[in-house]
Amino acid sequence: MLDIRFVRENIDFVQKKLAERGQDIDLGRFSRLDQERRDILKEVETLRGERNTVSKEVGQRKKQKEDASDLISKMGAVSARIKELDESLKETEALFDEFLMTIPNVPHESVVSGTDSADNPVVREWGEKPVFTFEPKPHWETGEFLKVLDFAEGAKIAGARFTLYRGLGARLERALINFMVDLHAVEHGYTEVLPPFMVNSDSMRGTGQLPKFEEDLFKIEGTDYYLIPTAEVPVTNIHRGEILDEKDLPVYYVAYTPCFRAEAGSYGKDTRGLIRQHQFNKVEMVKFSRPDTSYDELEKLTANAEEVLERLNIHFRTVDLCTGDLGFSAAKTYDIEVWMPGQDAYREISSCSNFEDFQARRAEIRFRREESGKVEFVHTLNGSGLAVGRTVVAILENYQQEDGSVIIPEALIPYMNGVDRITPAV
RNA sequence: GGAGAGAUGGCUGAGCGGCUGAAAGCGAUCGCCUGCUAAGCGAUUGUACGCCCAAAAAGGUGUACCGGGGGUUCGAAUCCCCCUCUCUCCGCCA
Repeated sequence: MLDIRFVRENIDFVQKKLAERGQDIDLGRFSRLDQERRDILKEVETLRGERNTVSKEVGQRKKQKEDASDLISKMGAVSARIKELDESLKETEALFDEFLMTIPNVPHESVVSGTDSADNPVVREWGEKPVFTFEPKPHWETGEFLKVLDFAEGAKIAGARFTLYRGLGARLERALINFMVDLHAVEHGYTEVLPPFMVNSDSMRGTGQLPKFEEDLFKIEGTDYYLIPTAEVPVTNIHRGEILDEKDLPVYYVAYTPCFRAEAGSYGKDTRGLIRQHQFNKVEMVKFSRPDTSYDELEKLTANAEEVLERLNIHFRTVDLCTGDLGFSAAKTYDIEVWMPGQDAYREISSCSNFEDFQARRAEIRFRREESGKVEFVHTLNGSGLAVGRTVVAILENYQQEDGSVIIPEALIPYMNGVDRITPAV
């Protein structure tokens, strides 16, 4: 959610910034509703003030055993009017809030203007594409060949976009989770948390999934519970409604969770393999930062995510999302795209964003300045570190051998109980 | 799932129709005192929004907020209804 006062005072600037995102949002509606709301507020508050004063006098008179019936009947009318105004205020505010909730964040000034992913500048590349003496296969072929991924069974058990991992495939997934969480928790100073995998609608609102993106979520029928689409939701909401101490900032969390996504509107896209699933595992990093350091924190966060691939020795590049490709709540995002030789393409494996105070304002996450005692919104950040299923894909494709076996990256061998290669099951 | 008890400021905890944005204590901050520490003394100590003033900060003023929502009343932290959460006991259960 944007700052109402900021939008009010910089309406042309905001309109222009949103246009760069490719969003055609009528901020005239904002101004009209804002004005209407303030007009009602002014009137109702004046009346309330009057009622408070007179009611006090009623109390005084009663105490003196004097008659107050003239005041009481007068205030009856005032109260009725207040009730009327309250109702229209509620309506206007509901419209206003609903509208505000649909306005995306303003991109940071460093974000380049562009229409889609083709315009994202590459800011870094690491490593090199592996050279194969044979035609590298996509992971759905190596995975099935090695009997570590079973798409048919996944479909039978649940449906399309679900996969059954078997044997060393299941172990590889689990090894990656532990490897990633350990790296961030032990070496990068993040506090490990294991949150609920379902959250209530207040939490979904706090991080911006609701009200706009309900169709992307799985909801538990007959309850207020939603399956989380990312650990960002439960973890960012840890501090919802809180005022943190400045000395505790920045706060770092790392969490492993499964993620559940309805993938509405992506039918026909990435139907093969593990790339786009209804359920996948992810290790997520979340930060709460002071506003003045949040962009440094974003750089560090992105570096922490990149380090996972560096340790696994897999080629990737990092792109800076342009205005047209930026997510709803983000002010700036780096995507890490890993090289997938079997698909001859780079695929997103991590997305690291600074939301500035956009989520903090919705979720009311603030901190108190030590110096002045003033309360301000924190900046929230998060990034995948990494998407686990896609990392399995990257290993299966980058480390495949001509005989169809797959070598386990050095750094993972301890997590695989010493297994250094997946060979075809006999 | 059943029965009961609760939810008040950073924390503990009073209040149970008007004098309560809220006692008291703790904590915190500032000042005094002090060889140092401790103790002591004094002051300050919520958030949001509107309006006034203003370049801004500060300030002034109004309104709202005592788990959430609704109701009764001239007036609600206080009375009534619904919901959520916490605790205790019983049942069930990995």
